[in-house]
Amino acid sequence: MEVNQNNVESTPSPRWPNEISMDAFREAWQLEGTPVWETVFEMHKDKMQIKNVNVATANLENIFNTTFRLSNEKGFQAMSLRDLSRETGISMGGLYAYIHSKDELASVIESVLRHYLRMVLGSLAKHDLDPVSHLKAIIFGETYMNEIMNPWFYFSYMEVKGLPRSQQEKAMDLELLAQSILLDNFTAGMKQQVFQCDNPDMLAVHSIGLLQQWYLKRWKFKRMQLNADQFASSVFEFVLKALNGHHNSNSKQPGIAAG
Amino acid sequence: MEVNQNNVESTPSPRWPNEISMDAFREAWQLEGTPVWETVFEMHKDKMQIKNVNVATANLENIFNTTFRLSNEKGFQAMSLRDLSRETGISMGGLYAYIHSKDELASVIESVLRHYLRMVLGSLAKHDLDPVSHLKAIIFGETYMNEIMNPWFYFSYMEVKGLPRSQQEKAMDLELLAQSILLDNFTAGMKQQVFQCDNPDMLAVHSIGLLQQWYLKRWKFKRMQLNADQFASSVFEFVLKALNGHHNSNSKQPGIAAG
DNA sequence: GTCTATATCTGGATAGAC
DNA sequence: GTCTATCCAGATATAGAC
Repeated sequence: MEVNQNNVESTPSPRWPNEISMDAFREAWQLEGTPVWETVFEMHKDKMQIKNVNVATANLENIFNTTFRLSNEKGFQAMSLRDLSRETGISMGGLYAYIHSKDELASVIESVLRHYLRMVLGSLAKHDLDPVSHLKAIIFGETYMNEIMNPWFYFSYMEVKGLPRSQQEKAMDLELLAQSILLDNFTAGMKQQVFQCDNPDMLAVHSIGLLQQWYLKRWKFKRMQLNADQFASSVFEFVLKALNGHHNSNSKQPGIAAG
Repeated sequence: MEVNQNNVESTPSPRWPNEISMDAFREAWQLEGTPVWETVFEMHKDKMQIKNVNVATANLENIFNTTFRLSNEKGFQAMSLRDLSRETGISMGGLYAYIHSKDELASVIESVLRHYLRMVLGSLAKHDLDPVSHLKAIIFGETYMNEIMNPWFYFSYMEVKGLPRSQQEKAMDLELLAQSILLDNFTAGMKQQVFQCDNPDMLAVHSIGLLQQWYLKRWKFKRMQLNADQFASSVFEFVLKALNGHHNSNSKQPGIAAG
């Protein structure tokens, strides 16, 4: 078993977002592989019986990835711990050395994803770039993250309603945070007269909806043979058009009270 | 109990889409209330023990609406038939006079929704209107349907992966049908030089993603106090801008192989 | 047509051997 | 740290009274 002793909280490399590419993003954030399982261990070792890092990370990887596979296929509730035991090759008793309960397993997945998402969103919010470049960095960055942590996002989206209300609210808050980062970009661009938009609030809502498609509609994009860069490009184009277009007077837009 | 003896397959009133409004749409399609429960009965009476229409429709309404409430709150798998029995006030034995099994209940919901969706989509595909008006009719029509049958769509979206593969494929086919209706509108408009678009396939994909938001992000739109018309308007504006905008040469769009 | 009572089984969870 | 064996609550589904 190979052991990676990277820091759990790796600091982003300066290569991103100056160079916008999946490889640079991967390297900057380390959102997959050993560092992730070490983070999971760090965040939840107090609730685990296992104390050895190396043993734990290997099994956590197995347990989490199998949970993603089974529950993203047929649903978390429909996945029994006996299924999980069989597919991981870890006995029922063994599983309970890593998780306190089935529900807690879902909770941990959500909270680890939130941890990483806050980290990346916090960075994407910073803007020493012109509005257009910043917008591009946000859209490509979120798409790359959605691609790399695809099973996490899909799981979170589909299973969040099974969690306690407090966690549901945290998930909604994070979506609103992502939305506000886009909104701030739009309004900054409007102030600088780079962007024009009648309803930036609504555009931010739509943009989030579009970005989430990348992990929700895997089957469709696979058929289309569309990769993450192509997807992000088309979202970027789409949103940019909404920000450059002049006011279209032959159809009226009702007033919208944004939150 | 009031009994509505409307035909199960009500023909659309001529008032829509010439007059685009929720009320006209509601009246044209009858996607709620007694006609719907009569349709459910018609479509599945051979699998039910109950033969009396009036008794059946009242209980079906109760069972289905309660199923929506419980499973859209915590998930269909997490909802037990004991929950359903308690909340409907119908005993366990009583429930089984209406459904053959729990899984079948989900199947019926999906198949009834597909029935109505095929019906409405088939009508929206017809176009004796100019491209812009036709686009507006499609976007508003789908939003109205998503609004009226909101619990059905939400259930279908979240629970489809728990169904047999054959039903999953039917759901995907219907999404692709909705997508192709938009694509046909785009290409017709491009032919008539009303629309301009580099990548109409991708725009159709994005448009579907946007429209689905209306039933997926209820919590957000409620906070924003946004109604269906306002939502549809903003989607319409957004898509129109993508169709009118000139080619943006300072950012390149990778080639996309569309299915 | 609806109910109560019950059969049957599966699921989550734990105790204790190794 | 992992496994086997087991407990038991709760799930689907059915039989048969009314």
